[in-house]
Amino acid sequence: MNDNQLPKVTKPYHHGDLKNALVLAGIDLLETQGLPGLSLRAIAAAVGVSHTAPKNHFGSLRGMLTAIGIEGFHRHAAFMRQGVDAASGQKARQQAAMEGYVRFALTHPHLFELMFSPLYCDYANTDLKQAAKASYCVLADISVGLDWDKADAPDGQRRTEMMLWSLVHGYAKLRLSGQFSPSTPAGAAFDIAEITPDFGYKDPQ
Amino acid sequence: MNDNQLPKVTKPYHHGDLKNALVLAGIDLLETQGLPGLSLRAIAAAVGVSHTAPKNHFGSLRGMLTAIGIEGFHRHAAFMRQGVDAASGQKARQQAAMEGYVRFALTHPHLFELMFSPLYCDYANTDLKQAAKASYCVLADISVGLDWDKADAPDGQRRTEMMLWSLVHGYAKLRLSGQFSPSTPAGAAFDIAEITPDFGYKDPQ
DNA sequence: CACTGTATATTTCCAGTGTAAATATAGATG
DNA sequence: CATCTATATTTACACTGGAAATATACAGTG
Repeated sequence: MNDNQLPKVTKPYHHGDLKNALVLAGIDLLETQGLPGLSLRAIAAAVGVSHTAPKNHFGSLRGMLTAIGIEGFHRHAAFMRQGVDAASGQKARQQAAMEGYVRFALTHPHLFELMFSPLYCDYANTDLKQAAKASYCVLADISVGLDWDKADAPDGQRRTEMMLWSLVHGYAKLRLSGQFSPSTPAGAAFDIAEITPDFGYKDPQ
Repeated sequence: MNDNQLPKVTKPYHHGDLKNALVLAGIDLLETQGLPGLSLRAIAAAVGVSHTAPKNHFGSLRGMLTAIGIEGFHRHAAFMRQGVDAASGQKARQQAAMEGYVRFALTHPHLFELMFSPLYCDYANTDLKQAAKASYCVLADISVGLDWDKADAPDGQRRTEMMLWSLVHGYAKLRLSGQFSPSTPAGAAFDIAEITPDFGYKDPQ
């Protein structure tokens, strides 16, 4: 988006790095036009190549969208991680992760929708699975030591992670689909913390 | 799907009740073919009318899908309500509602996906809002009296409802998008109760 | 019954989509 | 240089949702 303008240092292939350019253009289109405006032809046109060029790199529309979803997960994880790293203390880190999760969703609604829709993304894709797991791991990390009634089960740690993920994901999705609007003043800023139980920690730090 | 075969008692209009027939055919197609196979032309063909017939009743594809979503919410609410009515005691009723929510989603994944996707359903539609609210009310009902640390806030009741809804909805969505598969043995039956905190009740019954 | 109005449904056409197959291009390799 | 191969284009096709004009048949009125 910023280099290979005038210098034209190297142009290894016909375009250079079409694969990345297509993904970036796709995300750009997604953020501006929304999902309905995201077509292979529109993405190709934005980069300035023929409408069948994406197929060489992604195989199909689904492959292209999956690649966009992967990039989305990378950004999602990075965004959360950034907030977590800036916080100190278990409680603050937990809150930062959860708030980051929701804030990313609300800031990039279309990308978030694409990332979590099996209709667009191919969850059998290895890279996507790995990228999604990286996002999950941020939540998993901050859930270590969280204390509640199900934490002592044999699979307590997994339950804790799934509980937090479900809570935060459901909240984000329901807000995005406008389901909370009627019961909320009017698109008012409502924080995930306001509906998160105040869990204790087994080993307070 | 079952009557007006031989008797042909009355045929008030050209078709009789095309609007309902289209919705039912749409749901049928949705369950069998999934969302990608759900086109206006396919629905119309299933009923045996021209491909522009749906437009007279729903205006557009979005209108048609919204109507399907409304029917979905009706069934969703009825399914949950059925489980709640069969249970006795606050705890059992809570569990029945939440389990019903998830079970409906897992049993009708495509319909559930459509119901909660702003891409397909028009959430400005009055009937849809009302139908969605009916589903929400089932959760709201069973959340009355639930005791936790945020229940004493001025908007405690609303927080409780949103918390439960987020938890159950997120769990359903994440399961549907296959996100839990890697951390779960293998599509194993995992119950929402296993990640639901054991809340108390203010006024145990 | 005949006449008219109106809701319902069809026909025809169009711009747009994803995809497949054949072809062209240009860097890499010998 | 010649050849190979990854990259990109051209062309064609089946399919989609939607617009507009037309046909159909019921409802209401004389």
